[in-house]
Amino acid sequence: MTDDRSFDLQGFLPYLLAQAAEASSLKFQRHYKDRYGMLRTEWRVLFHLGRYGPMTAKQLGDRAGVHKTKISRAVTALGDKRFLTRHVVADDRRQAALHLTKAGTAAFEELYGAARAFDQQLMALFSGTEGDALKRCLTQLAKI
Amino acid sequence: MTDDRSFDLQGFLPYLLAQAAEASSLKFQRHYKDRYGMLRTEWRVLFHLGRYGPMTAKQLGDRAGVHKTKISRAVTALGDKRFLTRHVVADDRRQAALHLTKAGTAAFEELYGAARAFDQQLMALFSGTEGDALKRCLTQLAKI
DNA sequence: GGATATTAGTTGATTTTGTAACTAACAAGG
DNA sequence: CCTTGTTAGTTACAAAATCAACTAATATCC
Repeated sequence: MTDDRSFDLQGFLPYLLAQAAEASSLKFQRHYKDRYGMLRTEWRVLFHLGRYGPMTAKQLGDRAGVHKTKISRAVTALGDKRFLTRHVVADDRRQAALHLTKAGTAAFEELYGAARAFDQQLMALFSGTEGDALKRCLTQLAKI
Repeated sequence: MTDDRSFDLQGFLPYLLAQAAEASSLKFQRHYKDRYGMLRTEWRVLFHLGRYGPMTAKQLGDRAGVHKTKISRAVTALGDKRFLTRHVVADDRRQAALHLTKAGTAAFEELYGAARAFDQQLMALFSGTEGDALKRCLTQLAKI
């Protein structure tokens, strides 16, 4: 290993990832936080239910890769906002299927559109091939 | 705007960034957290002081883009670990220059090496041009 | 020089996250 | 059945991040 000091935080991949993630997250927050008072996990839960339909908290957590306590709190918060209802599963009363309400679906529709638009806005910074490569790299890094 | 539902969280850039950032951060934590009991901001402060030499908390915060309360707490923690000392600036007693101690420098040296190695390990996932492009994209996104 | 405004840094209160322990319901083996 | 083990989900407590208010020192303007 060389002894020089040319290596810098600006070149350290985890740092760059954290900076880019924080910047984009802060910017997109305005849609779900300012407008609906949601936290990030709430937005993710809403997204999954809107995009894939009703499912239990367990299925949500598995699919989204989010811990069950976070899911539980997000579900409670979304319930308080009247964005979803719980329907206990008939043959296993531990589980409850989560259904978006009308209001929840409306919020999802708006945020889904905002997300697509924001993604396009970000991707416009890059050429098509560059942007595709970026997403592939990030997907790979997420699995590390 | 089209009405289809093909767009997915896995394709949403802020989500991908968050996942990749969290994964890499969790993996690198082991160096500064498990070994030295440091938090991420402490590691960043240590890095800046080791890499660029003594400076005040204000300069640190400006350079690292970190809020002063986070800097203040990280500096206190690093002081408790005897990794740095404060030297009040003679002609402005509000400010204090932060100097790494011998132990602080040693920790920096080790973590600096670990960071370089970890960066190389991550970058080995990609081709040279791909990795370079990735870092350029991330740098751009950090400024959004 | 003295009132007012700024700046560096700290502290405290509130919110959010992470971790572990817990309850309730079901499953399996005897 | 009935003990033991698992699973879904919640709750309680600790660690950490965020934001506002504060102190002390300096700068500015009249």
